[in-house]
Amino acid sequence: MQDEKLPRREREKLRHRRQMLAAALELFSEKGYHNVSMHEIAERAEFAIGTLYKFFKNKEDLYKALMMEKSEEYHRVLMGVLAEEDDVLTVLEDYIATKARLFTDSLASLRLYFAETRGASFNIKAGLDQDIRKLYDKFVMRLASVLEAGVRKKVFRKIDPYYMALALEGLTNAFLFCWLEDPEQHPYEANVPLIRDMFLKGVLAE
Amino acid sequence: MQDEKLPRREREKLRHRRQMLAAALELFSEKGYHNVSMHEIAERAEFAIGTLYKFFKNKEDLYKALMMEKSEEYHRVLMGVLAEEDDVLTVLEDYIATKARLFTDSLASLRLYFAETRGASFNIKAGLDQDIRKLYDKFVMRLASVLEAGVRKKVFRKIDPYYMALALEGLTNAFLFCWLEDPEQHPYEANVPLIRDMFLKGVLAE
Amino acid sequence: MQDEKLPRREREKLRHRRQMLAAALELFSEKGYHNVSMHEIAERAEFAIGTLYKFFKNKEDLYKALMMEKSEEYHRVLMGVLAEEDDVLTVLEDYIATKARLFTDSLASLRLYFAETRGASFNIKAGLDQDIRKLYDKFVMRLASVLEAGVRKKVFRKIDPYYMALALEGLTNAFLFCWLEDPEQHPYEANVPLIRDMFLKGVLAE
Amino acid sequence: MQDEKLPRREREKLRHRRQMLAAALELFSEKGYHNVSMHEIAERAEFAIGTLYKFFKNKEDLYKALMMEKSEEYHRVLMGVLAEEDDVLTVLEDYIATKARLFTDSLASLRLYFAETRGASFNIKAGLDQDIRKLYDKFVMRLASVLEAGVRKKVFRKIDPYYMALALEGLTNAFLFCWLEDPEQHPYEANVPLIRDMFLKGVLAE
DNA sequence: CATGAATGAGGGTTCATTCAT
DNA sequence: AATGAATGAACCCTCATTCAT
Repeated sequence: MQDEKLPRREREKLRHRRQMLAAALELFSEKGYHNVSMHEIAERAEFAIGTLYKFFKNKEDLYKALMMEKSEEYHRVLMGVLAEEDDVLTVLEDYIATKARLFTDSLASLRLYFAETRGASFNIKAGLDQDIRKLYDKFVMRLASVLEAGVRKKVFRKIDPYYMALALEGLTNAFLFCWLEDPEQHPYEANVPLIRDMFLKGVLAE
Repeated sequence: MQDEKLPRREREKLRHRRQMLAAALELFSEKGYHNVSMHEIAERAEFAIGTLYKFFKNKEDLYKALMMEKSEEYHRVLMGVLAEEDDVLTVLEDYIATKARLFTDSLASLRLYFAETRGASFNIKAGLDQDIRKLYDKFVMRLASVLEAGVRKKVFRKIDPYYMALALEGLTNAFLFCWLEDPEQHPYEANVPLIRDMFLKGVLAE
Repeated sequence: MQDEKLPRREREKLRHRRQMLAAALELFSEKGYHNVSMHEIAERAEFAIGTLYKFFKNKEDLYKALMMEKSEEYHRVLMGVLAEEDDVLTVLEDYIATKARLFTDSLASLRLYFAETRGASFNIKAGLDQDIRKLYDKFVMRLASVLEAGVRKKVFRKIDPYYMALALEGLTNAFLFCWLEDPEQHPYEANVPLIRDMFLKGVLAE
Repeated sequence: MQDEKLPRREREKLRHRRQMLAAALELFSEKGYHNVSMHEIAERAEFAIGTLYKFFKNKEDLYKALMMEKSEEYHRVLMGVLAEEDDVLTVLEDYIATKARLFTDSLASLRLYFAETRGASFNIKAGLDQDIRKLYDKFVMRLASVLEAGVRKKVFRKIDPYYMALALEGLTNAFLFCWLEDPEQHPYEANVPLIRDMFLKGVLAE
């Protein structure tokens, strides 16, 4: 991620790579993986088609690189939030809010990810789905362990922490998708307290 | 839906249509819309390619027909559950359980739907997304009105019923997806009480 | 051509055949041979596709039947004009005028004929071109023999009558096509005397 | 038209384009637009099908390019003849003879043009017919103005020059088509004086 | 290294024709 | 005799990928 201290050539290469990935993300998220051609990507990135193939060995490879990059960032940020030393409830509130920011920032890649992997549109032949899943699972486990701490401290009832994490994910995602579809009518931020309450009353120890 | 009493010719036509849709669903959900060719569908359905085109004017039309058919059924069944005259809590429990059955039955089409519309892989030009969304919105509104009744009867706390419905959807979907990925380790049915409790404790009046 | 005295069944068949040919002519001349499907013809003629194939063994056969029918009529009428016993100049004038009427009546088939045989759009595999050509050659020979009589009577200069006929054909056709393209601005009938004069006296000043 | 001094790459491109157009002309004029596939053209031109599509965006586009190229040449040559400063009669004789040479050279494209536009076989959707017609009309007007000069100089009788041009076109075309069909028996060149005389003096005995 | 012309497999779609009813 | 559902060869075109310059 850091490219300081690299020889100029290497730095340039990295910049070109990023330009290509950016062009690809734009186009993929506008029109979907299958409706974007490598030529289009090359053109948008202002490189020749051959150059694109110097950086990514084929279209799928380019797609995977794109997704991995975004996933890793997503993962890094949320893991950071969960790593904080505050008390559980604060961490949770932080998490719910941070997720909103990430959603906004990476709307394009999220849509793309859902389109291409959740369903069946493009059976990533190998690797990607696995890799991203692993990252996501790791994250859910982390979330679960945060919640488990809450259980141990009797802040929460004795519920399987994994399912608590699952519930929290489901709850926030539902509100986020709703918000995406009509940001005016269903603001996310205004609903953060509601989300938190619904979740907490559900899992909180009496 | 019943085709009793139709002339034999018409009945045959309907049967053929269903065979084609079934073949298409199988293939689409296995490999994704863009990775299935009309020839493949025709072959799997054991018809000539031309026959396929007699029934559906093009590939997108076939896809839309498929999604509409499934959506309508999904909608019909869940609306039926919500229409029952039992008390709110019973209805909700029924709903959570019925959704599991529907998920199992129409796993393929669900994956397909998520793949092709939730994301950007295939910008359904018009109509389908709208039509299916409308159906879904109708359903969520119905669910909300059931919950609203609960609020009026003071069974639930005073929360916007639409957001309660949203929460319930998010909660159940999260568990369902989890179950889909590993049915052994994360059985859905065994968790129905947990789901219900998490939801209820979250929204129940004290 | 006459179908009087035929059993009713036969008469009906002929009528059906004519309906099909009429539908075909309409469509062919509107859109061209290759842009009309057998289904379209069947539909316009209000018969099932299978019935069409009972009457014409394939698309080309239908086309040939159509062209032969029209050619024969064209031939019969013009031969009739040339057979009259009037003096040469009267016959010629009659011929020039009759051609105009025929053009109007059978505009559709003429366009079609020109489209499909004069050029290369559709190499009639065998037969048609030959048959129609023979008919046309016969007609030109007849025209030539009428003109030859004029030469013998010293009405015309001693020019090869075949080339005179050719010249007359070229002259009239040029005016007819011009008229077809813009009937208002280039009326044919008003120009008949001019055509006759140009043919007879050329354009040179004395 | 000259491609001297272009970078080598550009020159190659032009050569390839010409090879494709040549292959297309050969095939179209042999078998007609609708009976030639893009694959066939590519094969005859010894390029891959994809390359063909790099040069012409679709089959119709290829056809139009072909026709425009030929029309423009035809137009340029004949306009050149009419631009000469000789006296009218010399120009006319030159014109009649030049037309023969052009006919021979571009027999294939002429047949094709007649096949596809004069008739109805292929309704060029827009543009081509217009463009070529305009070129041809321009040419007839030029011919008419040459003839008009003859009228003013009292070389010709007072006849509408446009109709004189039309007559000349009709006359020469008739002899050219006749010649095309049987070059041995109906040589064109040997008949040039006859054509000129018929045009000039008509057929009437004095 | 960058380029972009060339490749050709493969996809969506049409339509002449057949044949069981 | 009439029907029209079914067939499948063949068409136009796209696009991921290669490679000579």
